[in-house]
Amino acid sequence: MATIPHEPLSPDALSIGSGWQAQKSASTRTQIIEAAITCLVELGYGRTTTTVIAKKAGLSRGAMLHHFPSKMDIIRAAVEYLHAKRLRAFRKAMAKEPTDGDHVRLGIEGYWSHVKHPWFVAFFEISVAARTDKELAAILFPAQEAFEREWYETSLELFPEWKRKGENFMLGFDLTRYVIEGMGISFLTHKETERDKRVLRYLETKLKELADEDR
Amino acid sequence: MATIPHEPLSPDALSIGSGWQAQKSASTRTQIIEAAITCLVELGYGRTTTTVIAKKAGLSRGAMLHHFPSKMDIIRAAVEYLHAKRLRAFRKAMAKEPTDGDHVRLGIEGYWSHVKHPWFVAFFEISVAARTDKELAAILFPAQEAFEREWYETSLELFPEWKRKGENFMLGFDLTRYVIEGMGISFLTHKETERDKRVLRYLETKLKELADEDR
DNA sequence: CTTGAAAAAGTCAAGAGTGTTTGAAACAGG
DNA sequence: CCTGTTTCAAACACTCTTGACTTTTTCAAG
Repeated sequence: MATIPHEPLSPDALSIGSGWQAQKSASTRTQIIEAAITCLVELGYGRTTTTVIAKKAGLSRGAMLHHFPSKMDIIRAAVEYLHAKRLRAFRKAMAKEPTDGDHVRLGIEGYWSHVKHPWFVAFFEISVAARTDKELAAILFPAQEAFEREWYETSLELFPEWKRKGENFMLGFDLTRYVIEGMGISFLTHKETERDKRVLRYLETKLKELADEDR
Repeated sequence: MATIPHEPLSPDALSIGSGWQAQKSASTRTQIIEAAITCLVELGYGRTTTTVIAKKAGLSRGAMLHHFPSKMDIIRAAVEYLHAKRLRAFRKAMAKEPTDGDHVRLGIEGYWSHVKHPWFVAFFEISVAARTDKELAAILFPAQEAFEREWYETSLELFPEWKRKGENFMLGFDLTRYVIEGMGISFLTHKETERDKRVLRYLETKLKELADEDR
């Protein structure tokens, strides 16, 4: 009678399935989510339809809509999934001590790799769509904000010596963000060139200058 | 019998109408194109449908499809229109002698204004859609490339003293492009902050340093 | 005034996409 | 073995979009 399940599919997460008949359900859910992300990357937001997602996930559309009643539910789950994945990957990349002790270079290379990753592309597609879709924006914004905050915190940990004077740190942070994201957008349609590498190297020296000024 | 018009609507342009019964036709065409651009800005590429464009242009859909047989024809015309408009506006902005003789600042402010303009937003929407749409890409790429080349040439004219050694000039060019476009993308969903202005001021000083090094 | 072509408007069918509903198969617990 | 729940599948109804087709209006030329 009651349509509310007793335990599974409860609030949100993908993996709270505490050993029931199915954590297969969770498996299917991630399968769907990853198919959706693949579609975002390969087809863009506009052409990402429930039909295509289901086909790519190897499920019938009906089966898929059992797990996610509406398309927006899939997107919502994908945003959460992407947010978690991106954050984990970024932290992991930043956590390891650079072999040459060069934290600045590590930070730049790390974010540049991050921006070239399909996950960023998927996130980007959703971001662009969200500009003209209030419902999407409501879903995306919290995750986007959380990511930026987390990234900022992580960077602060990476450069503890910058913690005193935030002025230059913020400037370096913003500069890096804009340069690399600008390059990332360009990278969506063009190849990475020698000129791009030169920009990154230049950025690196400038960040180090900013750090020294602050010392 | 023959469906080929005698003179009007010939190849492409919008204004070759040499005083016939209608250069009203041309007027209507630009009306449609501008409506399409407005839709791109307000609704995004995905929701820009022929129905909405016609409504925004104040025409019946049938009338519109008389001027542009298919939707892609409208987009194609919009790309050409945007390309021409952006180029003209950019050149005009760069052409005027800065009151304080500060060409670098003029260039930065000029491109930053350019990126904040709706025309850039429309172009951007098409660009993103073109990533996963070969047909669109075929339309967009030539215009995009031409614009970048033109912009580069214009910049060279603006800084003739940099013409000798292209190394630093290119670096400054790329850096500026990436920073400002990165900021522009961010600006699509966020407001311009004091931090952004600081980045622009920093960029300005760095460009001048690059120029001095090259002297 | 007549005429014919272009502009504008309206109608139509086909297709795609979404979400709901209905039905079957798998499976745990009594 | 039976029952109720969960997963999966299929069919349906509805809307939206597109492009083709048909009709009306405008207007310059003869």
